[in-house]
Amino acid sequence: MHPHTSPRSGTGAAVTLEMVAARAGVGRQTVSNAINSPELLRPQTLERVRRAIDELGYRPHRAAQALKTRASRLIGYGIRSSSTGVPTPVLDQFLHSLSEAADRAGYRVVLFAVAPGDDGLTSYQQLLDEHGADGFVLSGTDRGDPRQGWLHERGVPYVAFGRTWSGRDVGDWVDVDGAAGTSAAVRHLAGLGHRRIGFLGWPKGSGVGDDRARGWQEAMRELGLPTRGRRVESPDDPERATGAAEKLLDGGATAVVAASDTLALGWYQALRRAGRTPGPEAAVIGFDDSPIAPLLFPSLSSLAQPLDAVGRVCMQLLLERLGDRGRPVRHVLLEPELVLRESA
Amino acid sequence: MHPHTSPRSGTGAAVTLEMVAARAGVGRQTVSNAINSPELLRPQTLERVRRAIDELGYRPHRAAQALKTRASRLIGYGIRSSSTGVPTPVLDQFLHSLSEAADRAGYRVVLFAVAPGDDGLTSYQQLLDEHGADGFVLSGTDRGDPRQGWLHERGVPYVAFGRTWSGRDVGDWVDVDGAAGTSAAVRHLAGLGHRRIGFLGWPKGSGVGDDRARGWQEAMRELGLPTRGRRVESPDDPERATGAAEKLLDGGATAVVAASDTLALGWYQALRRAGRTPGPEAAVIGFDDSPIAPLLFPSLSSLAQPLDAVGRVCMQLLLERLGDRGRPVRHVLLEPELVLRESA
DNA sequence: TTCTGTCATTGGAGCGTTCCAAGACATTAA
DNA sequence: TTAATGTCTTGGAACGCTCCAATGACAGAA
Repeated sequence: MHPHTSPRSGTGAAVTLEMVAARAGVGRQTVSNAINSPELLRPQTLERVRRAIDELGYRPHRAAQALKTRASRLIGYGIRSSSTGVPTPVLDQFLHSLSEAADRAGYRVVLFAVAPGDDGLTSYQQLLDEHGADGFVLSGTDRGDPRQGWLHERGVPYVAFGRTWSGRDVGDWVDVDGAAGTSAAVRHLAGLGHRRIGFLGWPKGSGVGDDRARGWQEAMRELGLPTRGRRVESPDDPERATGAAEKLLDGGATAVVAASDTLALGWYQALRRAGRTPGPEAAVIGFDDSPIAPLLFPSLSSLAQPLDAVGRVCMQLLLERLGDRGRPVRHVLLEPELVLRESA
Repeated sequence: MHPHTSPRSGTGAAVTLEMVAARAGVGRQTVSNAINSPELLRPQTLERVRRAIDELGYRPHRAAQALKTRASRLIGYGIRSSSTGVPTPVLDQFLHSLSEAADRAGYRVVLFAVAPGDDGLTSYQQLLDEHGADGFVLSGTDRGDPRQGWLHERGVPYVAFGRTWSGRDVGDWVDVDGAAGTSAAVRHLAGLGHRRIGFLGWPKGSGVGDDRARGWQEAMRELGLPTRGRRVESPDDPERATGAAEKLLDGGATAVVAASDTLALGWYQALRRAGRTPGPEAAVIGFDDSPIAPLLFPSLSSLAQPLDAVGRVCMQLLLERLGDRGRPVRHVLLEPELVLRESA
């Protein structure tokens, strides 16, 4: 920007508003305005102040801003204790786009460990009391998750990645349209000529799983294909999924849509035991496009969650809510993308 | 704690030191001391103040503390832009234990997006200028990574997950002892009776890869086993790894240690083409214990990085350094754990 | 020339905390 | 009784910022 001058040449010497003001020959407040309300300054003054800011490499002290404005410009994201269950493998990319979107708006994501006790609400309480976050992003929301209700009652801005499957639907959320994904998978398989398309799903009762099953069901119905006996269930474990997949195979299914890549592996194994291999004659489409999908032989077609977009939209909704707490609740459903590989 | 009284009964009414002081009938500073230097108070006063704190549910305002003490109690963790390569799949668990350890010490992890340009150093500069972090945790440090040197020059506390493979070794780091892992794998395979144990590695030149190769080499030598012609290379891609694995197979190898689970997949596929399957006659041990390992048929034995411990130790070293910037540099090597499954 | 209104700029005050130097009080020595 | 000593407690000041009300400059109208 200023090739002739090196901003922040010194070590970590703290530059303050006052120093910039002195350099530019203006008052303290004028510098503040140059940053926050530039339209208040005369163009000539603005230019002078901006140059001083650049030359000194000034950046507002976040704690001072936070203290005065009563806003930390920090977004809390609680990660559950590792002891309780497996960590979500998707977290990674989601966190990434989340914090990228936050950065663009001058916010940042702050992580905090959620204590297992008390449903972890005390961790949220604590961050709130400390004024350590202006809002929250939730993920992994289950049925009966108390967090939404709790935050809503207190008027705390938040956005959830994942629908509120249980009763009251308060608050903003962003989710992936699982039904749309499995529908698209069915249509793709039907387009390849398949008619006996099975569904390999999780046991009924989970919001996400039932949603994915519904998409298969609806698409089958629309295409006039029978669904009876074509839907089997298994926990998310390749061994047990193999048994379920064998039932589909015995029933004559030539293609399968699975609720997860792990379940899709059951189809792989069931075929292998029968001396066959996934492909045009025995297609399968998984869900989540996990890292294993491209590594399998043959590689697995799968429905990829648009995690980049989810993170971006989550942050967008949250920032909107921070700007206007009274605005109506918004829900956003994003479509997963069918990533085609050898298995279908 | 206080079953008879409900802390924070009200909504988000901000409780300050002054309010606690009034309630306890003491001066403002006394409450501050009760929290930061309890030994200064008379036990009786301390008790009274503590009760008031509990009753009001008081927590210090972090921004105010930060402003006064010139310490944000925030640890920066930069995530690289997604555009550059795949996100590291291990990040997840690492971040988890990192922020858990931070929480225990009253710190928190703040994420920031690292802009691709300028090697991302401007992102670190910015956070520093804003006083938005007291120190940093780095990961994914490559050869020639400028961050360590840059932070060191400025006297900024940091800890790297990953050795500084290149020249000057300034600053603390924690790493996983890849050589120890592959050595253990070799010894395990030798214990099973294998003599012709190959190594399926990455092309030479990467610090991590060469380290893992070295462990194999050394263990083979110690056991008096020949290594000539038993080491092949491939990029981290299952297709190409298959070709490399076939060379090992042609050379008569009965077991393989792979530098990654992805490479181990090459062995799976090479065997499959030969009508065989991994197991006692054709063992393989991967590295990283990625999510695919337990899902494969047969399941893959692998060396698991102790990411929980890595995160914990990283934070510990960083906190020590924050407490005493002059203390000598520390390096910690943690051993990976051999997770045995069907493939070995 | 004086007045009025508009616009650009300014210093005081305060956000909630901790540092510091000093105050209150009790205890013991002179 | 007074002074000296020590322990415990306290209010003023400051961290760096933004809000607010007020100031000064300056044009046009009276």
